[in-house]
Amino acid sequence: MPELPEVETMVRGIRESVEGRLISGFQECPCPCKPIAMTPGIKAIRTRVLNQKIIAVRRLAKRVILDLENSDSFVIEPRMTGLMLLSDPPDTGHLRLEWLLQKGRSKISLWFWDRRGLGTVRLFRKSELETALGPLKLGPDALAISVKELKQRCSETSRAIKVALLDQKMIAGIGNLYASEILHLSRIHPEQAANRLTDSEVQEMHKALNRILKTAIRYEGSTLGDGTYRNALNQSGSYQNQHQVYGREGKGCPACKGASIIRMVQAQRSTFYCPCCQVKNDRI
DNA sequence: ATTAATGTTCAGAA
DNA sequence: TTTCTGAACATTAA
Repeated sequence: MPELPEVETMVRGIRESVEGRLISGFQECPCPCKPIAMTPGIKAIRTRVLNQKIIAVRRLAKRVILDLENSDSFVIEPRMTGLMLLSDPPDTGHLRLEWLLQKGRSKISLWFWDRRGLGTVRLFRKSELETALGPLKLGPDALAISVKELKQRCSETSRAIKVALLDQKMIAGIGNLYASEILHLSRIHPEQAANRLTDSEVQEMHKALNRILKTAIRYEGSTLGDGTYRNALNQSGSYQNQHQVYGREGKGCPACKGASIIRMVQAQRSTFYCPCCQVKNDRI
């Protein structure tokens, strides 16, 4: 589930506790599920990271990155249901990995918990990071992209703008939930071809994505009905209470009051929008 | 029993 | 070449 705001919340939640600590252990947790994808294997990772200090915890798009003193980096992709936790997992049956972290006599654990198990944990050398996270894999981070760059990238594809926003090579960090919310605030129809957006529409979209992602971070992300998403201390986010369209099919649009929210499918994912607020432009 | 779920990636067709 | 569709990955809950 996690998109940029949820991953940013994870990073902020673990950073203070984790930075500056030595990795004194790294292990798979007993769990009845299939193991999650990990490269290289557990043994190879362990020999490379044991007694290494974590010097930085950061986010790139929807990934959590742990930088180690030896220039290796863990790159954690929570995908649909992965969480980074410092305590109290939602349940013990889906704990996947544990890092034992030490500083002097103080020992803490950091866990990767993942219900569906689609998440991945990889360890890269510095020289491999560019291949894994460089511009061929990821576009500019959604919170760092300029209007100019966004305009340029939109002009290069004829796909529907909702689909383009989900393309991590075009812009990185936006997922299915926030794409719908961003387009609603920008008053742009999700099926509008990206290269047919007017300059002022792209400008609006840029403003909207900054506003929505930053506000969602302030609210510590969205915890939807199934309650899967939790912060590092196993607490719910609260941005779900601010959603205007996502998951609100048939309910009234909070912006125009008149119309009810429509659900449609694009690229096999649900899109929610207001047929009154979000109309395609007349640009030829 | 069926379907959909905050993600990514691949194969194959248009 | 670009775009679209379907399926796969693994698990749960409505």
